[in-house]
Amino acid sequence: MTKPHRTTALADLLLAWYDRHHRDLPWRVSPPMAARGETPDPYRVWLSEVMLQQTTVQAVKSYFALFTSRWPTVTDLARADNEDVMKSWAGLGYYARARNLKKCAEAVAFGHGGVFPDTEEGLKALPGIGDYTAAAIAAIAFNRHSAVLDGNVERVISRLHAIETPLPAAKPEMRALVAAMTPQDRPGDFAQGMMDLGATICTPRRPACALCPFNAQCRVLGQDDPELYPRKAAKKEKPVRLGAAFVAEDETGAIFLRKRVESGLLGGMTEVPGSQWTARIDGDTGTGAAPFAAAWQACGTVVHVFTHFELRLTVYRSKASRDAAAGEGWWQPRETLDGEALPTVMKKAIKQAIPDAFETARKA
DNA sequence: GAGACGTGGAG
DNA sequence: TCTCCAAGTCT
Repeated sequence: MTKPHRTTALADLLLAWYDRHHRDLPWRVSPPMAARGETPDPYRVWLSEVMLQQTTVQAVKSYFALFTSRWPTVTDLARADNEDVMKSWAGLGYYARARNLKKCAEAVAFGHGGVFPDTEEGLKALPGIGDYTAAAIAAIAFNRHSAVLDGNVERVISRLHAIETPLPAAKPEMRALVAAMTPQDRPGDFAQGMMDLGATICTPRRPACALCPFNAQCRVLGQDDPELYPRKAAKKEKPVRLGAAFVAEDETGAIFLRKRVESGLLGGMTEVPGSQWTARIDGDTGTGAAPFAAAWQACGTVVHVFTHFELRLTVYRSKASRDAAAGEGWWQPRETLDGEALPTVMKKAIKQAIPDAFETARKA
């Protein structure tokens, strides 16, 4: 079937724009680099795509540098210690990504001879790789003609075609439109170009329509407020959960830590002992959940907002002797606290109890 | 389809 | 202060 002339023209406009205005990113082979003969490394493409899931470019940069420096190949990552991977991911969020990252590296290294599958279908069979990431790796790393649809592309497409169907119901329709637009030549650059366009021009707020290569074809521009697209269902209110966190310090300044269960919220990460964060507002904020008997002293509240609820932790501190602590857990020396797999909410709790906890760690 | 799953930055 | 949200995936 012959593709309509108009869609081909759109791809040409986009690629011309990308050649001129592409972002230079550490994981990217930009057009000038490709002209010099550089080719994408599937490992780096995959790693960056996973890190970028629901995460800003700015936040990803330092983590990408750390991971590629520490584990230059997928086999290096596959052989790494799980704990080291979790520690290196700490702070980036969505920790299931790190657990799946390791599993995926193992599958590629030990199940595929260290070579990534080069098809969407093969990629999607791997842990942590869904529709978007499979299509993105296939297009960017393997030059496959796949329809890459992420949040940026959804925004561009929804405005370009004035799509009234709200997300996520509109996804199949959008994917079909992207597939029809994607050129046989340079599908990877087309995908990256669409994402760059969404990130820098066709932005959620105050889009720079005057600079957009599609402004002559855009169905929304001039008819309606582009910011109203894509249409989305109204979001729900976040419930509040309450809990307690216990920061115990021994004679040497070491802090008592535990490891969370592998699945669920902050799965596999390190924590200070605490109460259950009940689904209701009346969780245990007292010392009933303290890990051991000590002179627990309330020292304020930490508020942390997760994706689907707000957590208010009453923080307690105590000076305890090592013998007092029983049960699972360990005393982490102050100077190595910063290298632990502590999620941000746990760092906040520790700082609330011991304001200079991490400064002490860095100086030591 | 809907809910779980983090965090920090921008307006 | 507060709302939105950034290259989604899994169940």
